[in-house]
Formats: sequence, structure tokens, C-alpha cells
Amino acid sequence: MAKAKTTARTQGKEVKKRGFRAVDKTARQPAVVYFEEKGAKSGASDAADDDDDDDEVNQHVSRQELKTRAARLLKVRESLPVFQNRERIMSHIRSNPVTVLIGETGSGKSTQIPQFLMDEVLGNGSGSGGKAGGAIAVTQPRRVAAINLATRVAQEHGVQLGQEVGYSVRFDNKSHKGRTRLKYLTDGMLIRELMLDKNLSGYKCVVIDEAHERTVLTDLILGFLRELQRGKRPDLKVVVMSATLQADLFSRFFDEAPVLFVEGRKFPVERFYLPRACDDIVDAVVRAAVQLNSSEGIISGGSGSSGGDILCFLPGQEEIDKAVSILNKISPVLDRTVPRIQAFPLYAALAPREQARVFEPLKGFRRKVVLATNIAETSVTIPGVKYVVDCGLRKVKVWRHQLGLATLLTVPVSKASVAQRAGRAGRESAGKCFRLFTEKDYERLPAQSESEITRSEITSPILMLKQYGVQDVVNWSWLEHPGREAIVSALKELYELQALDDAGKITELGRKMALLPLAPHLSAVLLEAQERDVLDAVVDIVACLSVENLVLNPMPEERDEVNERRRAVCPLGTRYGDLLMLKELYEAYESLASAGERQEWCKRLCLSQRGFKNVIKVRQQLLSYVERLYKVKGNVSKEYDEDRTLDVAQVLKCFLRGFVKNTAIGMPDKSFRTTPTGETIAIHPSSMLFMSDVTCSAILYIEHVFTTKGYARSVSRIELAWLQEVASGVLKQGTR
DNA sequence: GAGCACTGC
Repeated sequence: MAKAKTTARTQGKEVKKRGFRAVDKTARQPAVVYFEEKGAKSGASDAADDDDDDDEVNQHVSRQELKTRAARLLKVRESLPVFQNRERIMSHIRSNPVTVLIGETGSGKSTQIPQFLMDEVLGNGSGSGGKAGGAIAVTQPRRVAAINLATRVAQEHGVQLGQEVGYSVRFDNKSHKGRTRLKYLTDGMLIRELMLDKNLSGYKCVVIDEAHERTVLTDLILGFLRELQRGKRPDLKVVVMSATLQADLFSRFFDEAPVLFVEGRKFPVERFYLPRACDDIVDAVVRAAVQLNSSEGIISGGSGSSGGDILCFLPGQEEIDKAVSILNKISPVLDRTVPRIQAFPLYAALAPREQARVFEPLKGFRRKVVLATNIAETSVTIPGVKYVVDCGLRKVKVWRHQLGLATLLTVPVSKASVAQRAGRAGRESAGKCFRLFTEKDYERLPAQSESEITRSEITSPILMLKQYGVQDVVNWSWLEHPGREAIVSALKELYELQALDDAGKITELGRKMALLPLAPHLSAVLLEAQERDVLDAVVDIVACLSVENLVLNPMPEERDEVNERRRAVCPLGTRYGDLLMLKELYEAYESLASAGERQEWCKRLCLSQRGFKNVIKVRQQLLSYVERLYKVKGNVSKEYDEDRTLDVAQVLKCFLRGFVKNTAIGMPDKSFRTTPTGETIAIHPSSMLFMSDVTCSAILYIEHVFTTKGYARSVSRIELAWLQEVASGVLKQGTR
């Protein structure tokens, strides 16, 4: 019941001398020109965000230069499959309210279709500037993609980025309200626009890109668009773009909308399976990499880099770290006639500096082996990869509505995912993919992974619907229904947070919560802080909590020292736990004068500097939103009196307001029992309170996850009296 | 006494 390690396919121990059998040669046509985000920043996921305003370079390019460059790019554009099918595609879009377009990688759909639309839907007049309310929105699931695509398309179109063509992502808006006719935005941004302008009156056409990824937000947008077309906006054009199957789902959802298929341009990838299943994926990956390294000669030429690098997919950090250390340990003793292996880990929780190492070309007779999580499936593209090793597993977070906790499971990936991973070997030239499972196992994989909306907590989506004005959320236009149970528990949760009233209508408080860029629980905390007049302190913590991977895991060998250093910096955190630690870390970071000092400090404490830069932005955004919501000037400057000590009790009571249910009582045997159900829960090893000798009569935690057992993450020590004070009414409601 | 995949506002 614990971590569902899917070793169901586990078989005999005979892993030695395992050869690969070629089973299936992908019969794709030989590759021609491959189009990728040339000219756009390649590589690291968020690297583009790191240095602010690095796009300013563009500003001084003359109109003439823009046109010349566009003319040059036109040659490339014309070779794209989408470009050659322009008439066929546009005639469908012209005569249908919704068109579903299946375009493979390299078809050019994300860059070309929006430009065709600009010409056609908005009229070809270049000087018209577009009538009011005539723009085209193109949504992307990720920030970098939105930025890169807009940059590329502006170049192709021969215009200044931020004028006719622009983008809008959180903390970065390069679009002009009157002038921008084509706007790339993240799906989160479009949802926000929907909350503020229900009819999307500014747009004539909305393109949903990467719809197959089925993020919660794209699912929601599709629902909103269908409702709009059937109601206030029958004229709204919708194009759903997707890379793989699922066309039927989208087509059915939009009254049998036509489905168009455009072939991509990618290189063939030869696929291999194991003759029999393996029982140790780390061992199997290591063997595969070593075997590949000796059997596949290194390719000289190319663009300077050696070429022929190996990308391995593993489910999580633990497996990756293990494999990396084994590979790097054995590589010096391997045959000298083959390239020396150099292994690199890649996962989201890795310090940005470490992540960047996978992009550096190697010197000498070496071969790069990158061991990555799912991050390399969509978010990060590593240049030079010719071989993919796929263990066929991934980790998913599955929300248990009945229990109110998240479980982390290792599960087999879908066929779609496996294809996507294989495709990573064929981006620059023909490649090979080695699957560490049998072909039979492959056949048994589900076609698609379970969509996010069916396995997530949906308080936030439900609050959005309520804010939008949807009364009957159970019978709303769900692309895929999340299930009655999920909806009921979300409604209950929102009611307990006082975002909804007895009749299930959104309250004034609920509206405020919906407008904050936070999970409803954290919104409740922040608004409570405003009421209790401790906004200053609480906003720091909330901002830190909403930035991922701020506090990184130190390597095992330096773990104890790092913990010790953190304790030295955080006296309150040592006593009261992780929330106060975040507060102290933020203050310490902010008080450092120079960037150099900050960098050094982050390194010493194993914290992410990029994370802190984000914290500062988030914090400012939150403060300005709260200010606007209350129409009062918040105490933005942090210079309060010297002797004004932090009121820890007040701060933690604010968190109790949003997380009453996430509390547990300390037992004599030092274990904890959760207040709603009495289950045992343990403090997560990453917590400041994990090894602490401070006894806690009660704890509050931000997250309850079940891996090998129930763990509380982001834990704070609280007093029973606070719990009684804040919780008295709510807890009674909360009993199931 | 032991470890979280990935996005977004």
C-alpha cells in the first residue's frame, strides 16, 4: 500500500549478458530540415527568466533590419509541413467555430498557425492595427515556451516583440493593449484574464496549444471556451492544437469539430526492448548506458559537440543520484578505447547551477550521460542527445479526497509518454531508444496517462468556477469530469475556509481569495494576516511557500553541516519550525548587501538564489494585490521599530486559519495523531523539527503526503490553546 | 530516524 513500486513486471534475476533486440524500426520518412526554436534560447528551462530584461537587446533593431530578417526566415517557414498545408488548414478554420489540429513535433504549428490567423481572421491590412477586441490568444502550459514562441514569431513576422506580437506571463508582460494582435500567454494568465473579463472581449480567436498535456488549467480553459461559444461569444474562434492522439476527446467535446492532421519533421528513432523484464531499474539503466557507450561509436562532426549523448529517464531523485554515482565511479575503469562516460543528474529539485551542467559540451574523448526525471520529457531539451534509455516509470502525485492527503506513486508511463521520450533521441539526427521493459509490457501500457484533473485536489478550480459565476459545478462543461467526490470535498473545503456560504455561493472573502495568485488555503492565511495586522510577517512566509525548490536538499555528506548552519541563522525556526525558518531565511537573504554575498550565503545554506529572487517578486505582487483588495496602503516597507518583536503566536494563528485540518496532536510516545481522523503522522525528515529535542504538544503542517508512511511537511510547533481558539467552530464542521 | 515527479497565477 505504500509506495507502489511497480515491479510487477519483475522477473528472474538473470540480468547479465542482456542484449537488446531490435523490434521495431520506426518507419518515418527520412528527415529533411528540422525546425526547432532556432534563434530562440535553447536549453535550460527557466534560464531565460534568470537575468531580468535580457530581451532589451531587441529594442534597437531598425525596421529595415526586422524586415530583412523576416524575409530570410520566410525560406525556413515555407519548408514547414504546416506552411505547405496552409490553404487546407485555413479553410477548415474559416468555416468551423472549433478546429482540432494534430501536429507532430516539427510541423511548425505553434509558430505558423497563429500567423496565418493573424493574416486571415484579422484581415491582412498591415496598417490597420486591428480593431478593438480583435486579438488572437495562444496559450502555452509553460512560461519559457510562451516567451520563446513570441520571440520567434515576432522575428518571422518582422515586427518588434511587444508590439503586434507579444507575450504575457507572470511577472513579465511584453504586450501592448491596443497594438498587440497576437499574444502568447501561459494558460494561467488566460484564466486570470477570464476571471476579470468573462467574455474575453479582447479576443477574436483563442488557440490552445499542447492541449494533449491536459494540465488542469488547459482543461478548464477548454470548458470556459465551450460555454462562451454556446452563450455570449458564438463568434469566438477556437483552435485546439495537440501533438498526439486524444483528438477524439477534443472533437467530441466541441460538437464533433473537424480534426486535421499535419505530419511533422523528425528523424527516425529505432526502438529496442528487453527480452525479459528487469527487477532493478537503476542497475538496468547503468548497464544500458555502459553497453551503449561501447557499442555505439562516437560521431564526429556536427556542431562542435561530440554528438551521440545518452539521455536516461528514471522516476525520481533517489534513483538518479544512485545511478550517477555508480556511473561516475566505474567510468574510469572502463575500456579506454571507448569514450569516457560522464554522468549528470537532472531533476527539478537540483540547484540551478547543477542543472546547467547538462548543457555544457564535454571536452576530450567523453560521452555525456544525463539521468533525468520527467523534466526532460517536455520542459527541458538537451542538445546532442542521440540515445534514449527509458525505464518506463514516473512518479505521480495522486490526491486522495477521502483522506485529504497526497500520495506519491511510482507508476508505469503511458504509450504517449514513451513515444515522447523516444522522440528526444530524434531531434537532431536519427537516434535510438532503449526501453527497459519487454515489448509485451509496452503493449499493456495505457494509451494516455491519467489526466491531472482526475487525480488532483480541485479547491482552486472550483473556486475559480464560483468566481466566474458557475452555480452548478457538478454539471459544468468539464472536458473530463473530476468526479462527484472530488467536487464535494472541494466545496466542503471552501465552505470551511469561508469562501462559500451555506447556499454554496461565493462570499466576499471568497472573491478576494479567488483573485490572489495562491492556493485558496494560503489565500485564507494571507487575508487573515491582513485582519490580524501581521501581513508583513506572514507575506514573507507565504511567498516562500509558493516558490518551489527554494530550500534544496544538501548532498548526504554535507547534510549535517548545512542543517547546523541553518539552525544558527534561524533561532525562531529551530524553536517553532519551518514556517518561521522561512521567515528568518528571507530576512537574512534580504539583509545581505551585494549579489555576491547573497550567492555565497545561498550556497552555504544550500538554498536557491533564483528561488529567492522569485520570492521577492511574489511577495511584492501579493502585497500589491492585498492592498488593492482592501484599498488600503499595506505596510510595504519592512522598517518597523527595533524593539517590535515578531508575534509568533499571531503569525501561526493566521496559518491555523487556512490549515486547521492540517494539525496533529503529540502523543506520549512522541508520535503524532492528526486531528481530523486520528491517523499517525510523522514529521518529514526535511523539516527543522525532525531531529529537534523540543517537544511539541501539537503541530501544524502545510502538506500531508504519504510515501512510505504518512508525513507532515513544512511543519510548525503550535500550542493546543491556539488550536482550540482558532479551530473550535471549524473542527466540528470538519468531522467527516 | 529518513527523503517530492512536473507546471501555473
